[in-house]
Amino acid sequence: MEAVLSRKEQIEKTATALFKTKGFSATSMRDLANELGIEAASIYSHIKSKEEILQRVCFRMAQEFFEAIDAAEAVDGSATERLQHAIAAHVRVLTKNTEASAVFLHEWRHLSEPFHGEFLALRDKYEARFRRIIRTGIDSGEFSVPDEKFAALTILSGLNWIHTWYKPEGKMKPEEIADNLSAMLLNGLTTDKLTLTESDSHLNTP
Amino acid sequence: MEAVLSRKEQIEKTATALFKTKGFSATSMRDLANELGIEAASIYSHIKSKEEILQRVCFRMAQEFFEAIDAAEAVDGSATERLQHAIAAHVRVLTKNTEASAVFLHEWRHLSEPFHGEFLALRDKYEARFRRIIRTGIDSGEFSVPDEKFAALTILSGLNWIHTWYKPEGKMKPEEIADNLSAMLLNGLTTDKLTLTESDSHLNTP
DNA sequence: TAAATTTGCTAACGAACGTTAGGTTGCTTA
DNA sequence: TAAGCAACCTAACGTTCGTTAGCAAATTTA
Repeated sequence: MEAVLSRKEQIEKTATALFKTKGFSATSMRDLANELGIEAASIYSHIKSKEEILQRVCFRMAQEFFEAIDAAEAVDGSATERLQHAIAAHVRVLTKNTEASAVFLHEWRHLSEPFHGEFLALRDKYEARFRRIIRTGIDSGEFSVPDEKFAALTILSGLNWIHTWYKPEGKMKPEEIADNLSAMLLNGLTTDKLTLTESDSHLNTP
Repeated sequence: MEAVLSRKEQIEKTATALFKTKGFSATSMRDLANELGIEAASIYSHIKSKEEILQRVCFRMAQEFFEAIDAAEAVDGSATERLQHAIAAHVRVLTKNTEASAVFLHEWRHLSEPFHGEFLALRDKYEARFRRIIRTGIDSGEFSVPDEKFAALTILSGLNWIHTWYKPEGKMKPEEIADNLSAMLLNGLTTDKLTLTESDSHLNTP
């Protein structure tokens, strides 16, 4: 666990921050160099091209999201529980890498082929993983929803907005955000309502 | 209702499509000219600058969203009903202008001052309108939600993802999308659950 | 028919772009 | 101590960028 970043990692980190705020195309190598306190040409001692930075960020984040959902799906339990785990895992990755997440979510279209295509394929696979959990929940009667793809996209969109307002120093911690999101989203899905008041809850057992 | 677009409107429409797919910065005036079948310099007979196009799109869409929520809020009824109207109105604007909406949602950061600041102020105002409806619902006991700002942002994020997958020729019509979204989102908000099965529903009356 | 407006052209501007070539410095390893 | 490497420099490359100037043709308006 080296807290010391290599120069290449520093470049990647600084570039990620710039890509988030200005966008990939609007960020010049001279902007990046200026932020690092060196000349633009010097950056090429460490990287092959501007796009390489974007590629590394996009595919590293993709990997992180996949590892997170792998762990969530490994849990056995109801579809509800697995979805809660998937949501929590997704939120954890997002909040731990706010800037890289923003780049991952918005700047991938500046990837050239074949990276652009590969990225989209990964994205589809990830969405399918969420959709499958929802499908399971529909089949088991846990969820009642008109369209599973629609549900998956709405859930993911709710999650993917977090990076625009989340601040590590803010009052809401990642786990809290995940719980609140799960509550908001799942109670819109579950047939068996979890938010009944205590005076009503006994009515739910039979 | 002139179906014939002025040259300026044609330019704006073509530019909007390009801004959506390639992004504002990655779209050159020569790209735009090429799409229109003219020379880049010729565009300047109709517009003052590249950014002017972005400004017009962003602020026109802002106006459309405000007019939509004005109408939704004018309806008297429960907070639930007003929120449903607001959602439906938002979806209607989004689906009627998919490309302009995408630009509105993602490219505004390329506005220069003072437009950038003005735009953000409008955006905050719009969010506050949603938040106020939710606040009313919390006060009336219709909604039960941990944080009203959090709820508003999650709802809006669910709505604002539509432009990425909505196709006018697709099977889901705008009103249907709005209904599904309302169902998904509101059932996560309402204390009084609407999706109880018929065999259970009588249990809820006392 | 004359004037005004719309629409487009060619040529070119200075600035900014991503990137390469070639060289220097200083630290680390054999 | 010599070799190797990491890090950065200056200078410059060819290209693309948004935009302006000045002019010409066509269409619309008076």
